[in-house]
Amino acid sequence: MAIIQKLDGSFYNRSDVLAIARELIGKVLITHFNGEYTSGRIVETEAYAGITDKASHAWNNRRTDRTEVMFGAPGNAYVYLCYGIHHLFNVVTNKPDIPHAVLIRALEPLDGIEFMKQRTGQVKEDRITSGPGKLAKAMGITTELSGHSLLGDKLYIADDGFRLSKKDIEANKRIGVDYAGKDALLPYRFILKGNSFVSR
DNA sequence: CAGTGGATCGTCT
DNA sequence: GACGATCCACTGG
Repeated sequence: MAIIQKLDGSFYNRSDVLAIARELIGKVLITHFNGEYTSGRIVETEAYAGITDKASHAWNNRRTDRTEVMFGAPGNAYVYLCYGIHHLFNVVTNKPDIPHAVLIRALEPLDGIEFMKQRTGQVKEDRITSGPGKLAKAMGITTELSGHSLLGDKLYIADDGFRLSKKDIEANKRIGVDYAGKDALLPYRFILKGNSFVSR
């Protein structure tokens, strides 16, 4: 059993959202509720750089009931419903009023794989967490958890000692944000190179 | 394979 | 009233 060190507030309360998105690759996302412990290694992330990033929901300082969590404390979850079906999980970063966030796009399943299969109805292990909508479902994350702190014991991210070098990570343009004009071309998506759980 | 269309509903205009 | 930071099934080649 590896030693698990939960990421604390100082990890999330930083101004460089790209560095955070990159550093989250290789960390472990954990949910633990209803007696069900599930975890997976983060292998794909995307950074959303606040009010100047046209791809972000917070672009142009858009403050609504939904986006308000991004303007709140770092280390909170921002979860929203996409296409009426999928719950997408983000981590809020930077200090309050700076609405940075990192979307978690894919995991390599570690613990509780049977729970993940139950939640998703999916039997093929390589398909349960290989996309942002799918991993939220597998981990039991819904919009009810939007605004919930990642510093508690129910939903959090940890370092389990897994180490990688900078060349194990590849930066690409983000997925599904064509509406963002030239911001759609920014290399704000990070993947663990060669990992089979990276989305499509 | 690539391409396409349907699902499904909260959020914002 | 329109539209997604998606996913899957189904088509045709």
